[in-house]
Amino acid sequence: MDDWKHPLDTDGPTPMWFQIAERLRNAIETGMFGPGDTLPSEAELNLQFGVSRATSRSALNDLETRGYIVRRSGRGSIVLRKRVDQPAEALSGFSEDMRRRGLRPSYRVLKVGREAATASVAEALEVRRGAKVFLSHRVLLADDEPIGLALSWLAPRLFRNQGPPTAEELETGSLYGWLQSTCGVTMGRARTYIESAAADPVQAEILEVEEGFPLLLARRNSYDTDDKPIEHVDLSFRSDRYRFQLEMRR
Amino acid sequence: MDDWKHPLDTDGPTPMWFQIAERLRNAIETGMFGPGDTLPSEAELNLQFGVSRATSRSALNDLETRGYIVRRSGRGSIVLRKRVDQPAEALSGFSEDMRRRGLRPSYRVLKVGREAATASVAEALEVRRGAKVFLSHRVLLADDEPIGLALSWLAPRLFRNQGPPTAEELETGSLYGWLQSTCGVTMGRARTYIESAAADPVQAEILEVEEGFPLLLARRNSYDTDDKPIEHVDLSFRSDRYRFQLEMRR
DNA sequence: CAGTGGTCTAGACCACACA
DNA sequence: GTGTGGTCTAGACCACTGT
Repeated sequence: MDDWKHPLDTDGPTPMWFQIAERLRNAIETGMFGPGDTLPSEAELNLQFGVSRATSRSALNDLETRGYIVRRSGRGSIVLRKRVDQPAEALSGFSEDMRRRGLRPSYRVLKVGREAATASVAEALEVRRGAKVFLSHRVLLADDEPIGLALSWLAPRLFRNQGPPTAEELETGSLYGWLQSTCGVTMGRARTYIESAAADPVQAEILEVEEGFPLLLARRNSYDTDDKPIEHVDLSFRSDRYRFQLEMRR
Repeated sequence: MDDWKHPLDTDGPTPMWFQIAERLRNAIETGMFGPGDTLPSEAELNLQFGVSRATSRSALNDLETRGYIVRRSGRGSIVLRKRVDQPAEALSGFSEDMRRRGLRPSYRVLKVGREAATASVAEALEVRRGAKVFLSHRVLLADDEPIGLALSWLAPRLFRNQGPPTAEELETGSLYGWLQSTCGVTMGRARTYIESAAADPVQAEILEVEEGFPLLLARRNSYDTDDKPIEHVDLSFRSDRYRFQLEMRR
């Protein structure tokens, strides 16, 4: 139960403040500290790990910005109730999302290839109108039942050093995972518009609902850590099978 | 144009790092630094304001967590493109939201008073089932046109020291503003579920749409900075007049 | 190479919460 | 009162970026 107290790795590249934060986060998630409990104070951490106050402060501040604790002068660092979603996961894709909900995600690829950018896609991806962009059109399935549609356009700059993802890669894995591992691109931020609309005949057939059935729409532009466009995607979900969950802070 | 360089107030209660951050944020928002520009380095800020490095770091780190800049070792603090919504504003209520969109918000109160908590409301507000909670049922208007419905339940603990808001107060101002100024309660976090559904006859009449018209629904639980429940609210919006915009980071 | 931010130390004074 | 986190100083060494 005092696992988190063992000495830090002072040789490796991992900052000490991050190691301390991870130890404490782990202790929270395994229930060693419950909601309302106070974490060890800065002074205690200094003694425990033999670090200076700035280092333990960095660790605790990190946990605060990540939403695990609140810090109150005179009281301490108080553990918050467990959240279903961490904000970091807000950017995760469909497959991560489904797995978190205990469902098995899969994809059916309807169309994949290069296409000329329309005006709105060109604006979103910051390319000239008509430039060839990578398009994929997929059905999103949870436990083999259709739950949504994804129309996704990817910036051509991502494929400088390697080809675009194949249909197999799109069917098996997460697109964001593929971009990370193959292109070295990390998601930095995204802007999403969420709307509601009635299903048109095409959507209705693919999603196996009546025409006019309410759908939940999300249009998202995502950018890498240098704020350059990665993807523009249009998602349509069956309203009886899917809802968005948001966590907001401050 | 060098307004932001004048000396800091070292006597007042405002931390120096915050003053520096506000100066820089202001300089960004007035266009003195555009997207892609680099802000003054930590060393430059040290000289400019006569502070230590930890202080200028705090200022720049604050701007990074607030989403104004990215910091890159070896390169500097780079200004990001302007965002329509700051994450801090994600928690703002309907009136702030509408004003940001250039519309004039107003409310029509349908019902207001105390009511016994249903099971789901009791769970959200962490009171016993049947406890008297404060309910308000309002139509949300933008430029005098109905845009949504709000059914809101407030925790009774908020009204220990003063009565609940009157119908006048609800019609004129923001509920969150009233809670802040009258009860001293500040919003800390909120969890929102966003769904889509077809309008039922009652909703259709109030919102002036056909029955079956797609609506955008939001169910939100909000908590104060000590993570105690404040409000549970059910919002229904006309899908042709309203959409949600989200900013996600990291 | 010089400049940048990332990390870390070892001190200091303060306001705040609680017993 | 004691202990908490909030702020601040004045140093230090490092890895990374651009020239």
